[in-house]
Amino acid sequence: MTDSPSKKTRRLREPNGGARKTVRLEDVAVLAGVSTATVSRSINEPEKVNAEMRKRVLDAAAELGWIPNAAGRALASNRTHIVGAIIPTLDAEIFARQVSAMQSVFTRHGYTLFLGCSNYDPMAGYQQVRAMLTRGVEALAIVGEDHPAELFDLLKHHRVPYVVTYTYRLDSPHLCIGVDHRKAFRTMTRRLLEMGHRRFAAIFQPTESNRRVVDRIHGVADELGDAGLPLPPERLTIGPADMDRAARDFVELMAGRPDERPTAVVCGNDLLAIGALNGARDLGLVAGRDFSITGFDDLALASRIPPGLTTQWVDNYRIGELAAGKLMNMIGKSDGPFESAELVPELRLRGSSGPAPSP
Amino acid sequence: MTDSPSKKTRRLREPNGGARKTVRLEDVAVLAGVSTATVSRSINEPEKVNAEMRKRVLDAAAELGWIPNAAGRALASNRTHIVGAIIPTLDAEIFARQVSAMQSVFTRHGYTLFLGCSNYDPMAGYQQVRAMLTRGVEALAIVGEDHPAELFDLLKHHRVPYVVTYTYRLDSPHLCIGVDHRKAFRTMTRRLLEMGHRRFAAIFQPTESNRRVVDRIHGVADELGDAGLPLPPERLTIGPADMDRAARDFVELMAGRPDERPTAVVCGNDLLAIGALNGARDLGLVAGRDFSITGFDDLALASRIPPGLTTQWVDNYRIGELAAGKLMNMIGKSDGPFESAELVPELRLRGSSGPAPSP
DNA sequence: CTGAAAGCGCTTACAG
DNA sequence: CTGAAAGCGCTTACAG
Repeated sequence: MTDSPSKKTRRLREPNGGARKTVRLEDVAVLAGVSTATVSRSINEPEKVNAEMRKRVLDAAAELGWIPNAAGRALASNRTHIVGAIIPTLDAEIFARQVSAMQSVFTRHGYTLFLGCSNYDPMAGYQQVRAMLTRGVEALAIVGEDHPAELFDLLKHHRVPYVVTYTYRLDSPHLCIGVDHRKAFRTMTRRLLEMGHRRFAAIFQPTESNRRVVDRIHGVADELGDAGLPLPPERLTIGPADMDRAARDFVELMAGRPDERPTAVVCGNDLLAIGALNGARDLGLVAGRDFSITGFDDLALASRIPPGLTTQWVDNYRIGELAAGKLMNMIGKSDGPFESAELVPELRLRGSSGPAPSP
Repeated sequence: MTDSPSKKTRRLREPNGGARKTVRLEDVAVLAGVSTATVSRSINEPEKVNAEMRKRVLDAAAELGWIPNAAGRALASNRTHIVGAIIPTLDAEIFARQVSAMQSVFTRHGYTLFLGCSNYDPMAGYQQVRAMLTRGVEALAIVGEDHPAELFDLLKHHRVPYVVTYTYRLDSPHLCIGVDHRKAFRTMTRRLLEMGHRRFAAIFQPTESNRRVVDRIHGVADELGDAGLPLPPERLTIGPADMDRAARDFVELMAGRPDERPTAVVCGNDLLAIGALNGARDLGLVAGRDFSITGFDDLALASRIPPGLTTQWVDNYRIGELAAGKLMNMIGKSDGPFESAELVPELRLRGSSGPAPSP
């Protein structure tokens, strides 16, 4: 068995007790009595290596407790096996679920996830993308389209494949995996119209840097417009996505005479709807009887809060899986074609909505 | 201005239109007419470089759109500027908040976060740590102590500083930043005893690979024991952390005669308590009057659900900040001393708890 | 303050 | 199937 010492003598070989040095691939090669090329192949292309030799390598690696150095690998192979994801915030279970799903897909493929949060700040998102390019991400998932053009330019310039998640729009310039939010809110509004509602109000979260919210509002307005019912500005409140604020807005919206005030309140998400329900309780109004109210997301809570919140559920785990799967396919394949995928939310009718009260 | 071409001619310099190559530090050096060392210093140690020269470098970098390659940097400097965090799951807002906080601290220090989820599987956590060592994390935050000894051995062997978060125990072998869960549940139980409760029940989540839950249960049992009140096994239910299951368990626990059934129900967290409240509604029992119930976490919902849930709030954002700050201090400094930090949860008394019912 | 040059730990044509 | 050797893109003693 050849046991010629490696050419470069290193601190590793110091007499005894010298500062322990990191174990490198070369050390494994020496112990196994093979070349570094063979060690590398034993790990990355095992089928190309003689079985006995491979075993010797693996044993040596285990004995030395060798842990490969990803930076070395990345530099030599020009592959980092890193992919990035940028979400607005971790404090929303919808995005957390997408990330969970992506994690599990990426892990299965031997990829590691770099996570960035933009906190709904477009420039922060841009900085994150720069940082990720530095890290050499091979692909990127990013929530929504509300990002500076420079961000997408950067991605294209560096040939990093990416997908936009959560949002789906037919005329989007990006590969999208998500929901058509405008359509979703048209659907919900239509349902309420069919229940006989004619006086609508809406409680929404902030629209800045969040086209999804804009689309949702348009969905409501479009559907009402088609029915010849405008949504007057004073019946649409926009403010912090906060339960207490929603409760206050609800109380205010319901201030008028019973035969004039809204009978249907479309909320931008479940949190706002649940907040509004608290406001209703204070007024002594019963959801599903005195008025109807709807949300979006179907949080765990939505079905548990009496009388149950009518809302729409989006399979965000699936979005994450699809996005990650698509990215794995796109890496290395500049061809395509790769197609967007629309996920249709599931309408979940519960007690909070019902026929419009008589008059 | 010296403009000698770099020695290695590369595809970059191909006549025209050749496949565009990545811009490297060397390209910046050539354009700026300086050595690679100067480019490197202009970025990493700007104060050591003549201002005019630095400007030339920065301009050249901007003109070429150079994005540094982290793998090259890591390999040359033996510093990756990556730190890892391992949490059980992203689907819990407490961990998501810790991660958010760490992200922002790390970003501020020029570090990037690798996130791993163990899904409460100790071996998965171990694999994540191995992957992170491959990536060269310089430090690691990990939720809880419930991990295989090999995991911590690996960290020590590779001299990677780490902190355990969320949990704090005086006699823990690890640097901890978190809560003494046993003490927290003793406190809660004592409070209920002071309100006159004598018949207790408890609804908890699974204990496996989760010492925190074990500690919480012990906290209840210890405090009751000190008061001469055992917690009989049939009054302690353990099962999935699921609202419906908590509701069912609650109904079952309350099946006995009014003068025999529990008057105080301590739940392992808010989710279980809110589920149990749903069960109470079905039974026509009013929390705070007919019985008392408590949670843990103080989810956004806890204060909004009538009559308000008595619970304990933990500043998980602070835990993340402290953990990240500590890790930033530990990197490079093998000395110390570094101390654990205990965060005491804030007891939040709300309507769901009250004096024990008369008989 | 600046530069020439070695080297970080891997992978991968290339040759055998 | 295996090995010798060049090279990936940076940083950093070292010398001036």
